[in-house]
Amino acid sequence: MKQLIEERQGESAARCGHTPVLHAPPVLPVHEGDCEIEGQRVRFAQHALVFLEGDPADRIFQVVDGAVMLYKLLPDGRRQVVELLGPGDIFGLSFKPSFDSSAETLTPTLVTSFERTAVERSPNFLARLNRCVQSQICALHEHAVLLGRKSALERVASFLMRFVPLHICPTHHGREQLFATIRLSMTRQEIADYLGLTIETVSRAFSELRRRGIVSLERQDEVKINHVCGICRLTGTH
Amino acid sequence: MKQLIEERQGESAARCGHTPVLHAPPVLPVHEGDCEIEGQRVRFAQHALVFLEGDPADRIFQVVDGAVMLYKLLPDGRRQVVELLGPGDIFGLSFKPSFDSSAETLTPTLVTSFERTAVERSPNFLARLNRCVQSQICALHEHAVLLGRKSALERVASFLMRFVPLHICPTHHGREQLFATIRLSMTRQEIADYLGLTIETVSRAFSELRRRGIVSLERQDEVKINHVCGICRLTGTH
DNA sequence: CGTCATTTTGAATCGTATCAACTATCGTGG
DNA sequence: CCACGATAGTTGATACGATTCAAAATGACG
Repeated sequence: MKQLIEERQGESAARCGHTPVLHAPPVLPVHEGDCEIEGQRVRFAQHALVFLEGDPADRIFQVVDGAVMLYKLLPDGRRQVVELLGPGDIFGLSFKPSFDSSAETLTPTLVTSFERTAVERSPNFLARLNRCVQSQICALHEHAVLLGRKSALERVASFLMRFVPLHICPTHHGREQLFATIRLSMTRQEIADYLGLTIETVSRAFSELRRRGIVSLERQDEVKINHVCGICRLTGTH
Repeated sequence: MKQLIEERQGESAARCGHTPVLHAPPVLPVHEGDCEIEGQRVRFAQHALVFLEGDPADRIFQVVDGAVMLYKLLPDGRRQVVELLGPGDIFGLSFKPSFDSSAETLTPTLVTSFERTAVERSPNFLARLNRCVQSQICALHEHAVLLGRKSALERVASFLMRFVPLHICPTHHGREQLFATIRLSMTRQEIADYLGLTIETVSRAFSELRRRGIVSLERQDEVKINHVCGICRLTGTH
C-alpha cells in the first residue's frame, strides 16, 4: 500500500491535467452488459492533481478507492471546493470541451478513467452515470444550502456528519451517548475552502465543539465525535 | 383565466456563466430514434408550485417555456434557492424515491413531464438527459463559488450577468458602452434566497450599482444594464 | 532536540444581518 | 381616473458574526 503512494507525486503535478497512458498496466475491460468500455486504472498519490480547470475534457473518472476534491479558483486566488468525492463517485463531467473545475486527491486514490466519447455511446454506462449524477446533484443542492444559509458552526457540524456512517443519529434514539471516530484527511485550509469559511473560523468552530465536549481531537485530522446526536442537532437540518 | 405564453426572459436562465448557449430546441413528443416516450404537457401559472420536497419522485420535468426555481428549506424557515431553470432544462431528478427540493414557477411556464421509469429505460433519452445534467452540474459548481466566496456586490453582479444573452462582454472589446435590458421576474426575496443574502442587502447592492451608473431600474423587476462590461468586472470572475 | 509548517488563539475591523421606519408600486373598487 | 390599502422595495442605525492581522502553541519530521 505504501509503495503505491509514492508512484507519481511529482509528475502529475507537473503535467497538469489529463493523465496520459503511462506504463501503467492494469487496463480492465469493464464488461457492462452488452457493451464493453475500456476502463483504465490509474493510481494517484495523496494531494496529486488529476486535472486542472480548463484542461480538455476527453476522459471521465470514477473513484474506486480514496477521496478526491473538485475546486474552482477565482482570478484573485479565492478558492471554493465544490465537491468531495469517494468510492463510486464520478467526476470529470462537463458540458463544455474542457473541465469546469480542477480535481485533486485528498488521499492516495485509485480511479478508473473512461474515454468520454465511448461512455456517451454506451447505454448501460449512461444509465449508471445517470444514477451517480443524480446523487451528486442532490449533494450539490445540500451544499448550496450550507453555503448560502448556514452559520459557521452549522457548517462544521454538517461537515462532520458527512463522515458519520449511515447516519446513526435518527435511528438510535435510545442511546444518546453514541460516538464515532473519523479521519478527515483534509487540512483546515481545504475544509475552510469547502465550507466557504477561513481556516481561523473553522479552527474556532472545532474548538467550540471541543469546549462543549461534543468532539475530541485525537490528532489533527482525526476527530472523535462523543455525541453524534449533539452534532446532528447543530447542523441546522433537524 | 390566465393567458399564458408571454415573453421569455433572457434566454439562458439556468446556464452556467460563460456559455455560448446553443439550446436544444424544445422538442416535444420526443421521438428519439427507435424509442418514443410519452411526454405530457402541463401549463403552470406564475408562482405555481410544481412539487414539494419530499413528494414522491415518479416523474421528471423539462421546461419548454418559462422559468422555474428549485429551493430547499431549513426547519427554521431559512430558504435557499438552489437552481434557476429555463427552456430545455430538466428538473425533478433525484436519487431517492422523493424529490430533494421544491419546484416553483417564476413566470407562466410550460413543462413536459415524463414518467421516471420510462425515462430510465430509454437510451436516447438518457443521452439527452446526460448532456442536460452536465450543464446543470457546471452551473451548480459556479453557484457554489458564488455562495462560498463572493461578496454581496459580486453576487448581484454575477446574477445580472446570467441574463445578458450570449455574454457580450468579452467578445466585443471595441464597444465599451454596451447595454441590455433584462426582466428579472423574481422578487427581491427570491433573488436574496438565490444569492444567500437578505432582501435588504440585495436592495443595497442594486442601489449601489445605480449610484455608479452601471444600471438603471426601469421597473421593479426590469433592469437596464448601461455598461455590461462594468457589471462583468464586478462579478469577481474576470 | 530544533526547525518548519500547521493550527490555535486573541484583538481589531469589516461586511452583512437585523430591526425599524419610510417610500414606491401594484391592484382594486368607488 | 383617482383614492385607497396592501405589498414590495428602499434606506438608515445598530448589532453581530466572520474575517483579518498578529502572535503563540502544537504537531510533524529529520
